[in-house]
Amino acid sequence: MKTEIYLFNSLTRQKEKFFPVAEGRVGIYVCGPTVYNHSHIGHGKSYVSFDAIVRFFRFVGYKVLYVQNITDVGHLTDNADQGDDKIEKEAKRDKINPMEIVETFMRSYFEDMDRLGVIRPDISPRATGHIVEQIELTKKLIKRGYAYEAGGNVYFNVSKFPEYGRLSGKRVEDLVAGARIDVRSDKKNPADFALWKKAEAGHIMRWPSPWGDGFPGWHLECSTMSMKYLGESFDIHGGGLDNQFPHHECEIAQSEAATGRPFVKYWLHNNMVTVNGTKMSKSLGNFVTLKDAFKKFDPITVRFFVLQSHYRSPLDYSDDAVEGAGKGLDRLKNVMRELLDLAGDKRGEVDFASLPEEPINLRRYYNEWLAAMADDFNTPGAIAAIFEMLKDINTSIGSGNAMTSEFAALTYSFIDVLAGDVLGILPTDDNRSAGKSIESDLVNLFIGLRSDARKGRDFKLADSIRSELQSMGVILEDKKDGTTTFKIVR
RNA sequence: GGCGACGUACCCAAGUGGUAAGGGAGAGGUCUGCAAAACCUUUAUGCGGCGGUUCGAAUCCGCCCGUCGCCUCCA
Repeated sequence: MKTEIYLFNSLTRQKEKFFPVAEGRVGIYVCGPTVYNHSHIGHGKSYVSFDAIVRFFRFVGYKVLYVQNITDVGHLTDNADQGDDKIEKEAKRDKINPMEIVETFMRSYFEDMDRLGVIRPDISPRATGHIVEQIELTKKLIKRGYAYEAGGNVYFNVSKFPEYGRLSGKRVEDLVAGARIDVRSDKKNPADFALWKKAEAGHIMRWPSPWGDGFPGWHLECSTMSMKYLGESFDIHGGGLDNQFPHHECEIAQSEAATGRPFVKYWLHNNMVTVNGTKMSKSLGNFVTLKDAFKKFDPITVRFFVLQSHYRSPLDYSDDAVEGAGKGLDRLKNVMRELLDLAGDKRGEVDFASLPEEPINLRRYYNEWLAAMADDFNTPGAIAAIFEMLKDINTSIGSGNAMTSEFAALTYSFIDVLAGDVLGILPTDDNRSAGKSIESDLVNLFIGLRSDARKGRDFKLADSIRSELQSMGVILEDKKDGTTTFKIVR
């Protein structure tokens, strides 16, 4: 029997119990980036959030198929009808092929996500690789009477789809009333949106179609690719709140009009990132790329910072806030190192069905963690449960009646699953196996020299060794039993 | 103008009817040659303001103030 998961469905604006379309499986599609620039901290929040959600579904036993697109064509800088393709704009400026821009920033994106500990999606389909399918979907919509061609453009006729506006809570009348005057006259209704766009002379990224050379409209790729890999009706569609309208609204219209079936069961939207209280924008100069952030902070610290707030809450990025998160995370790492020392060579197998309650009540902390995660992926709550446990563990270790190596090993593995495997906030293998390297032998050599100096009460020399090591990023810690351990920071 | 969120201590942030999680920072203490780490104590009679419903509200309702987002490309 699986854990019951509740999630906030944007479509109904309330928390709902999760029932998969197919027993034991979860199909999830998340809107990916348009690769024309380096990813910023907002992408970080979005994809870290969904990464944690996917990891949690897998943890409770679902077989997850996670699809996230790469948009490598089609978005315009201005509005739906004017302006340049963002990718082409960059390409023209640098006088290179648009696909070079795409490759450069797609690699940059995956590199940043890897560093954030984001597990790669199972499928990362690209829009340009699915032009044929997009044309097919457009043809189908025309055939079914939901779309019309006008001068090489194809538009979706919003008036044919009464449900339009349900997701975003908008009404077509309001949209039309408040809309800017549409300069183009070939639309039947200003709210209609493009499925296929005619390529003007000089437009580089173009494909032949029944309506002449052109390129797909903005929303079409997500409908096409999500249904291709997940089926016409699937479980979860995620994305940033800023995409709720018009993007997701249009996806629903296109998809349901084409298939006559419900498109997505649960819509999940993550909230936005602000920097020092205001939205990121290039004009304000407060645009923080992930690569910028990683210069100041460990990527896992950035991840931890993101997960310390709820995915549906806005997140305000500031150096102070991330720094504070990093110090908190150090506590977790310290405890893990202590447990590893106590565990020695032993490794614990975690049986979540029968967790011990003594000397540390692992069962209780697990239940708290699980309840938080199952309640709309409340990662801050889950982290709080882990930190309560840390205090408990520290007290136990410090009390003298040290826990057995078996229990330390079990506890280590236990935290490794909750914080490491699911939340992804523990450093991965390389950092944790300090092991027997020439580096650690050398540090131990200095520890020995310092120990001799201390025995001779030459504290000046002892402190000098310690501070020299510290300046190299090696922190020494004298234990009660007279031994000295070290940790390497940064 | 329309739609929608949010406002919890010095900072970050959970909590959606039963009497304020967690992290950072600060203060005092234990331990230590000194540090570091850790632990203990402490820091919101109050959750933007004013009313209302209730035995009881941060949590529900109304009004006001403030911030943010969407309505146009955006995670």
